[in-house]
Amino acid sequence: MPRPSRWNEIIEAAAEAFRTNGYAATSLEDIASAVGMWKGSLYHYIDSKEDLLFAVVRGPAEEILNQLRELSDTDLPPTEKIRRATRSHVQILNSNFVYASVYLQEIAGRRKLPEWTAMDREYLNLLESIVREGVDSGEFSAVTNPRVATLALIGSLNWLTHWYRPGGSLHADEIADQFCDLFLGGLITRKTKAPRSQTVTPLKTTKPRAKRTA
Amino acid sequence: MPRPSRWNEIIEAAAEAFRTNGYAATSLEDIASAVGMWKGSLYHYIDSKEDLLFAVVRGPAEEILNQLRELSDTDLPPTEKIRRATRSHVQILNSNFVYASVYLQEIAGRRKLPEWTAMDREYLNLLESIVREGVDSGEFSAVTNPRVATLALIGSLNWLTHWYRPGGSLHADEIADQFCDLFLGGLITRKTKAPRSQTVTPLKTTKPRAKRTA
DNA sequence: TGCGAAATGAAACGATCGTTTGGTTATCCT
DNA sequence: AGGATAACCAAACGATCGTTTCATTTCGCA
Repeated sequence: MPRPSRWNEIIEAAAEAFRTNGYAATSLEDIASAVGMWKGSLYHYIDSKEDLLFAVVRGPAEEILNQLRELSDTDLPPTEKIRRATRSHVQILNSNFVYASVYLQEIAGRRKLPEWTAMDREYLNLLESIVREGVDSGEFSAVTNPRVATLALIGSLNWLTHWYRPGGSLHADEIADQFCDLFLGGLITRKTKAPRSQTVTPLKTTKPRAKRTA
Repeated sequence: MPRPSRWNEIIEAAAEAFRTNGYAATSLEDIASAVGMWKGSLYHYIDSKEDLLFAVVRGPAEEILNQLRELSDTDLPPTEKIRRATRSHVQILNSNFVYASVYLQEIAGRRKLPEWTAMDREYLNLLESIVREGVDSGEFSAVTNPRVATLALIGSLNWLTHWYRPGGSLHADEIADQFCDLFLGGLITRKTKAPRSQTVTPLKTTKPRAKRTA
């Protein structure tokens, strides 16, 4: 029976523990016992506890940013860009749920390491640029500050880690579309319909996890 | 010179430390040295470290819920209820910024203590009821799942702790109105205007902090 | 003024944590 | 087969943490 790479087991155990108890409240013994080894043996794979945190978090953080970069390079109409960016964000949150939750709880906000804040800022700026495109083309209303609108959307998306669970009754794509309908069309009833998206041509699909050889 | 209550100093120092470093990563010595005393002396005011966390967090948590309870009892139109609830949420986040940030980072999500989850659920349900009122009256479109729309709004509001800072260039009320315009009217340009709010008759105003006598 | 309680100082304790060390077993390659 | 290296065991260390204990100072008030 070919056992999967031990490194993946360690990262998954670390991610699960970090998400439920938080990084600081998780001991290396928690992680070690979850994978069935002594805490000292973890140091055959890592140099410090923080290595585990960064390894957990790096994959989805880079993936979500890269997908938005690719999308920004297209010349789809802003409405469609917003819809695809939202779908991409939700899908990565869905398929990397534990890892992404750890990122949002432990990296975004607290630790001010320049590497991560630069990624956060670039993501925000790319999304805001899409909103600005829509305002400039007249497609979006100009009453709302583009940066505030962007931060509102990001907040809604990232708050998913507080209530969404993969495999629940609501599919990831449904939630993404609901968010889009809300942000694009608003709550209030209108006669002129907000354009709903048709069949989706996915930009790319990427796969769960990272690698490592000690 | 009449020194303010020592208990307030302790809570404020604890809140500031919890917010920047997180609860688990904050030591009692951090807090003690911030107020100029020995960590053991803190136990004249508390029974355990967790007491500090709950004391920091209880005030705004109860206040934000109570304000939404009062608002729900009125019979304002749903649009105006949403606007006032949003303003109230942002204002409490603004005037109790550090305390509320600690709540969102340390209580909501992690700790599953029934007391707090009950408050979270009630807040969510009250806000969702307002959205449902709007859908039932035809004021709001029925295309968006009310619960999803409510969670989207709450997510935008609570994400404020990640980027808003009291005293910054954007006033709290401006942000609240921007959020409302966005959630009610949507991004997409429309001919029929979303109703903007007039002068506000405040429901109540409450004051910063709690008390305690050891 | 003096007394009792509140407030703080100062030190210590036991537990736990991240990390190190040195040895033992398993696995892979030629 | 055998040697190198990866993988893991087992124990220990030093630091730090939350908490306790007891002594000392400060303060309100009769």
